[in-house]
Amino acid sequence: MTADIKKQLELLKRGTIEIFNEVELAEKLTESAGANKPLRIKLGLDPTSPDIHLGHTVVLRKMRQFQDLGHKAVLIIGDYTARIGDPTGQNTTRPMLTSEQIEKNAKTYLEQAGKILDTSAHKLEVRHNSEWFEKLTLMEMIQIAAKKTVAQMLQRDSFKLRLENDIDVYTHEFLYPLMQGYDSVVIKSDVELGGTDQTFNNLVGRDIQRGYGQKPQVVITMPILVGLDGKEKMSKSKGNYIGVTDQPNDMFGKIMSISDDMMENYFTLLTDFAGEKIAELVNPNKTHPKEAKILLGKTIVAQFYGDQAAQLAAAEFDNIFAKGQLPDEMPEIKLTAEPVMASKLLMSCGLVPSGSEAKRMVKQGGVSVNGSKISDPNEQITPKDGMVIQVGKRKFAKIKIK
RNA sequence: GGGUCGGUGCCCGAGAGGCCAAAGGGGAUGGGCUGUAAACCCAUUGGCGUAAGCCUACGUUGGUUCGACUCCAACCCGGCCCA
Repeated sequence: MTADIKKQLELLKRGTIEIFNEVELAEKLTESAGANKPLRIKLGLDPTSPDIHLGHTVVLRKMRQFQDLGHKAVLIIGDYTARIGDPTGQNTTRPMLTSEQIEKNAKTYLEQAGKILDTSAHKLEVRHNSEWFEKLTLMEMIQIAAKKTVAQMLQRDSFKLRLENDIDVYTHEFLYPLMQGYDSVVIKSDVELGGTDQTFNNLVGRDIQRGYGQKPQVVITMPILVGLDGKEKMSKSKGNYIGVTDQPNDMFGKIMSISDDMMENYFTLLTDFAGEKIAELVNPNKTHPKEAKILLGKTIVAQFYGDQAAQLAAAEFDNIFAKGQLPDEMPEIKLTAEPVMASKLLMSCGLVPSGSEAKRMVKQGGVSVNGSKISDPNEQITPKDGMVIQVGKRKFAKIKIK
């Protein structure tokens, strides 16, 4: 192995959980370099939700590294699979999507993924799996299914656990891994990326590829990013996520709210800092945790909005939360100068969802008007131009008389 | 198909005719402490109403009752056991 390949390998290993397997990856890299032929790096996207968050970017960033090393990203939009429903069978609320919705989601998804990936034509290929699955015959599907045994399928934890706990496993669920594996065959993937939750599916791809006489893909799994709550994986439905379209101030604020012990994880998975540097940053004896977190926030915001926006977001944060000042911008609410009850006022400003909630907030001392707390929800307030209403620490509204 | 158990607020879960907007926990939110970190402490956690109070809610639809989350019937959905 040449020194260059060694270096590449080291970079690519960073932040991964497992590589199946490293020797094959080194071979593929060497071959690719020798033949001057880019590797095809596969990533399957689930177009059931239009927004992507930092959790998705962990894998996308790994993909970007491959691109930067000259390889080709092949994104597969699972439009066919998405139409069937939820593969885990656990999420019963997930609605079946129409092809229009899927297409719309896929489009937004790609736009957002473009913030991480290199989208130039020779570095990125986007495919929809309906392209081949719509034409697939039952006989062909059976042949695919014949590549794996039931016992092999049952190795998958989520199947095994559900069987043990008498939770339904539907027959069609066996088809998903097979179909994903067939995707790899069609696009001739060299490497497939995915979260650890996809390990099984992606490994099935290796077997299916072998069954079709292809050299099996290398499977690289990335950690699942923990959400803001520090417990569960980052996901939209849990509300513990940072969206890539979140505004700089929000994004920064959310990062500041993560707990200290999550910083190392976020630094490793979401930034390019070297390992030693990160070790220094997360060591409270060397760096004040708050300073480290500010750096983390700035770095991440800068990835999406540039350095200047990141600086501004950090400054704004400092103003509001450290110095207790007002934000530069807040929603402006047009009202007439008629006196209204405080609870009604909060409603009109959109600061609370209901009158009862407004009363609660006032009683709990969470509401201030022009900086001074109010204590009576029934107090009459006459709106004035420029009057600032604050609820809790982060909800503001400014009144404009019409 | 038969038997059996169950479906309660954001989630889990207690309640078994009035004292139930429904214990307890989790989560969330507000306040305190801080670095909008964690931990911790206090409080709040259906809607409307200044208030007294009213309305809506315990799978669905009907019924019994002065009164039903609690009893009855049918139906829908789920678990388990048997076939």
